[in-house]
Amino acid sequence: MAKSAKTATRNLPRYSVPNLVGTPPRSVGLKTLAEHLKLSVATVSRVLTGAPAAKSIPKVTQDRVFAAAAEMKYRPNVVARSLRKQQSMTIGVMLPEVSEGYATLVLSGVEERLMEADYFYFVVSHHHRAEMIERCQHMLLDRAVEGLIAIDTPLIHRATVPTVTVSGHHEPEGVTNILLDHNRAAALAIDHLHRLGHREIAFIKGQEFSSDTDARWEGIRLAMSARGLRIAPQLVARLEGAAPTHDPGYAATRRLLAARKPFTALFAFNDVSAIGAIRAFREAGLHVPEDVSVVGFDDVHSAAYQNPALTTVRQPLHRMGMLAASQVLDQIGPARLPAVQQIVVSPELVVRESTCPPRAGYAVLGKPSR
Amino acid sequence: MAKSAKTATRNLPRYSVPNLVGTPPRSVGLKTLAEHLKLSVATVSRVLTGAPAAKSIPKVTQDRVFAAAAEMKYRPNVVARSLRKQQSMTIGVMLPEVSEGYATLVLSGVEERLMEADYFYFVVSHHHRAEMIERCQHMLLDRAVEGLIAIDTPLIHRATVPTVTVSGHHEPEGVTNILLDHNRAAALAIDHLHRLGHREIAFIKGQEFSSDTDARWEGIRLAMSARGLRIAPQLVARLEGAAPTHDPGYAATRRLLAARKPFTALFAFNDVSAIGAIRAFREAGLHVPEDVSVVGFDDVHSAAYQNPALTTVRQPLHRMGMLAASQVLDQIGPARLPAVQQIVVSPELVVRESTCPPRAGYAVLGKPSR
DNA sequence: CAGCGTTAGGCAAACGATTGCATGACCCAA
DNA sequence: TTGGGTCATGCAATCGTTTGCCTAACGCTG
Repeated sequence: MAKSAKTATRNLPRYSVPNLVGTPPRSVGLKTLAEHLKLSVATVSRVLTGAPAAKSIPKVTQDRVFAAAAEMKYRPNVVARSLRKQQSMTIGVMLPEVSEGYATLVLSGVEERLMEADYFYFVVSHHHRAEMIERCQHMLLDRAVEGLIAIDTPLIHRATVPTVTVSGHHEPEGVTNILLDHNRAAALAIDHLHRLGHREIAFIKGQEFSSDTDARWEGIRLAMSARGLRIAPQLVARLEGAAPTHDPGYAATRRLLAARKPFTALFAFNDVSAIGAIRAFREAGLHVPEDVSVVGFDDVHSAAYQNPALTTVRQPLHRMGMLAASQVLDQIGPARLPAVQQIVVSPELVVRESTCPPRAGYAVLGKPSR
Repeated sequence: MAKSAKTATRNLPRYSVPNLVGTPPRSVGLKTLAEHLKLSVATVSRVLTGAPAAKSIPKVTQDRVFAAAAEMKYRPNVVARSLRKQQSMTIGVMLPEVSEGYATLVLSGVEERLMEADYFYFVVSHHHRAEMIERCQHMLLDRAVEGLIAIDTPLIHRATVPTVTVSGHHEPEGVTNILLDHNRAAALAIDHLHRLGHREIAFIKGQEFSSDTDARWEGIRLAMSARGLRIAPQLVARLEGAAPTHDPGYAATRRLLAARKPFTALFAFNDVSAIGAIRAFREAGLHVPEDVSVVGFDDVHSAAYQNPALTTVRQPLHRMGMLAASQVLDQIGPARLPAVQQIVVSPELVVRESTCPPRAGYAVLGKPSR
């Protein structure tokens, strides 16, 4: 009893004042600094920020100012500065959720680039709920972000600040969209399977809310018909549910198997669902790639470490993040570059162990290929 | 000339320019609203914020104010508010890097909890560089964050705001530390292997910069000796390099194999390295779990979807993130609860497919077990 | 009717910076 | 001597809120 009470007091951070928990010590401001230097705050500010008017201030004075600032550990109050200059040095990032995989990889690119520019960012996740997207956008604007990056997030309204989307489709005009060349991506995958000899190919389509779904599907249709291949309706399953885990891919694959239409290869919507698919195949007693080949999408870190290592279409996610950040920065920077409409990046096929030629005369479910 | 000079001096954002991308329209402030209502800004502010002084303002007036605010789409300027109230409604999160896995899962918990409280957060990653940690801490404090959450980040100095660490060790006093019961975690894993019949167990230790490394190792030593098992120095490898990928685990395992000291099970530092290890085993022609059992740590989403599915010690990362956020919020909230020293959460063993009894008389490398 | 408590709301000072416009001193040319 | 130009610096407004203190009117009590 006494002990616990003691522990509690002991845990208080102890500033010199009795009960100051969490109260930051009054830090020196421009005012204090100016008084100490016997100069006006204006002058001090100009020197410290290197304002143009500082040119007329003699070097000796400048040095005094810098020295004092360093000595007194002056740190500018960014909130006050933001208010006055009307710029927050902050941008907002919207994404479906903070989780392993896609959005996170893009985010790491965004962060890298922003940090170089001394910009910070807020992250909000909307879990694919449309009304949340609206709300998030508002909240970020309320927070005075200077720009917005929306990752896999369908925007409805154009914001009042420069906005760039990563993998957005049908975006309001004026927003820059960074996207993958989905036609080429599909062509790479289909071509690979086709060359290996696959003809009956199954597909896992993305969730309807995912911005990439339609473009990718279109790419697949093009690629298939260009090679004279037909897409059998029974061989396409759609990811259901918003969970950012492997479950939807697993479930979709089970549906595919239940349809009992033979196929020798599967092209999944992303690596995460491909991994779910592989598990579903294993449980059905099928071997990847001997019985069925699997191609993923994205090339997340763990793809190379799957068993079998995943053949996949790599999306340069980190770079897309950097590009997105660069774009907003360019648009809000002093140059105020106008928004470009879109930036298309190229996919790359990474062949690993989950694909191989189909067994002669054999297709999934043990039925002879037609 | 004169004209351009003039334009330059008033380097105002130019609203009338044709291409309007990103120029925020002058939004209505308290001032405008007050004029429109023929009231003072003070009154309007009090009504809108529900300040105590608003009690003496008659309902009719209040309704008028609310109506006008809604109609004119008034949105308070949070920067100004922050400046005045000296609180930013923002907390700072420090982590090694934004990547798949550990930190991200914790982050998702943090975000969930913060969002409920209308707090936003800044994320900075320091890539394990000590001087970056210092710098990040400073930058966040400069940004007026009200609290700090440090994930797997060794803090050197105590900040002036409430701070909580997730998996921190030897933290400066006054910071709340949220950590796993590593002794129990190790006991769970070792006990599992021991019961299966394993005696020669190899280990992958964490990188030296990882806060969990020491505590976990201590737990392992305890658990091993409690069961009368010896840790052979040749059977412990350390993760090298900061890369948040599977490579270090892969490399460590190869070193283990190169040491040619037989073992029948491996306890890896985390799931990511366990996955790397499994790949190394496969390349060496060994099967998991028949030839060698593997236990991971963390239970990241993909653990259940590995092939074989990973037996692992689950760390409630999401919950730890929520706890961390709750703690800071409690400490900066109106109640100003004092910091508790630490919160210990419990691990859980998840048995899947990567472990099984050792083959009789057989250990890795084909040498007979001693 | 003096005095006081309540009600309804306004004034103006913060918060901590940035910046347009003065100002006063100095120098130099006309 | 006057006028104009550069130098070195200061004054004070501004960014959009919040909030301590003030006032003026009203109603009530003794």
